[in-house]
Amino acid sequence: MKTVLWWIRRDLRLADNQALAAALNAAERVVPVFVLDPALLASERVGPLRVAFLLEGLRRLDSDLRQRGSRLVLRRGDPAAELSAVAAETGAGAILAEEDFTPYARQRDSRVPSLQLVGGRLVHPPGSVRKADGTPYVVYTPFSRTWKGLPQPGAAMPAPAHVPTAPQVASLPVPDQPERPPAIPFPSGETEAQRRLAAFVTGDDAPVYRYAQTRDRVDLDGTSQLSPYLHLGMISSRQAVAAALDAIAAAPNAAAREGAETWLNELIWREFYVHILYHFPHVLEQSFRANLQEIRWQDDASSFAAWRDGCTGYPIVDAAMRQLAQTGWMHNRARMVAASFLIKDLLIDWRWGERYFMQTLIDGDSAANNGGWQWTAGTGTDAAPYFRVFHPVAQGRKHDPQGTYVRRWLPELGRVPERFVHQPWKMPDDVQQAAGCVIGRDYPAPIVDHAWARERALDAYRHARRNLA
DNA sequence: TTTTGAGTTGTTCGA
DNA sequence: GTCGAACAACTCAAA
Repeated sequence: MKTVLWWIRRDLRLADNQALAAALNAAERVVPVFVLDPALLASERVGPLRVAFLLEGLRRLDSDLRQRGSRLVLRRGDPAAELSAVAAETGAGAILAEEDFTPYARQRDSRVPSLQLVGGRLVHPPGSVRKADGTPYVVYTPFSRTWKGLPQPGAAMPAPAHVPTAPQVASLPVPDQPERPPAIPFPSGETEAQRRLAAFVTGDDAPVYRYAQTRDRVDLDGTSQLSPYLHLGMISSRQAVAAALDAIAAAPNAAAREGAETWLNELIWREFYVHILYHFPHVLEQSFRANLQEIRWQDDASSFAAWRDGCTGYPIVDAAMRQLAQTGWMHNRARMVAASFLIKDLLIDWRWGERYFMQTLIDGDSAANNGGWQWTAGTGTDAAPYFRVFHPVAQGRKHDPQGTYVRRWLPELGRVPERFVHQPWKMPDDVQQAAGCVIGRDYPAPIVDHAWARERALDAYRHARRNLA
């Protein structure tokens, strides 16, 4: 074959790209194509920060391709129609793409003729991790045991040195990104992804070796912060997993090994939730567990707005929500605390929160996001028991002991003494004055009493369970 | 088919 | 302050 299209979707990388490698193998010339799909980009599940991260990533990818004698062809419209047009213009005989597993991607891809899907999105794709009877796992731990027992993936591939020049094809310029707040701490692109990975796993004192101890500390940078890059495939799951396995093998001691193993498990969780969404696509609309379909949620728009805007009066929740709004990212522990507060304290339907997170998170991934929300709601696979309700003050003290995190995102708490920083409403009046933080003026009073809200949630969940029986 | 052990991330209470 | 049990049964996975 003379020419094939390499259709880029969620694999914005040149290294370890099996679709690109297959395209280079199959033809003399490869045309890299990305189609801006209005069905995705204009959807209510995508927000401006994630679009900006994508556009910047496309610009970087184009630049990386130009260094290799190629360039990115960018189109906008219905992918099937645009790809047909590019194929006709270039005389391409096939389209190669990395397989994606979301319901939308599968439906979209089914309408593209001459499409050859190639692995690479996951180390072990849906269908390859199954129980003895052939059905999919719905519990993480046995899933992970089987996943780890499968043959190791081959070594990650380097980027090709040269991508044969494509014929001249009409291409849009990559649109100027919408204004991007300077606080966004995620430069886009494959180079940055690799830099972060190296920084996370290199050396005997690499952060990954402290991961088991530090990953829950919201005041520290203990996590890899690779999620936006994994989401768009600027780094492959295989590259990350290989790095985790190498780190385990090279761990200088047992504690370090535990850190690397914990991180590997987080990577496997990502794959687990892709499998779950693949096998159970209804989770996007409904509880995974039928026995919790009937929770009587509070359809309370003003409480939701307070949560969204970081004005609940609980510092750990408000800091988390402001970190999200200002940076497009939130620490994983903070995600659980914020989600638990919306679901259990405000008794608001988890789908409201799931949608807002999808709109705002740079790493917003339908599988991982849905899995996380259903886990917190207790409605999902392998979910938390319903009576497990996070205490926003206890969580703050435990995972932000000095209050550094809440002060960073809530400057109004800057001078609040440490013992009150996670429960500022308990400050006596004179302490409020001295700290320059008067409750109700500088920082809100709690919008709900946690102890009362906890009982309300337990009642609502018990009631839903009883109704089923 | 039946049985058995196990199950990401918490909190509260009482000893 | 620290510790284990209770929370509430249920479903899953595998023998």
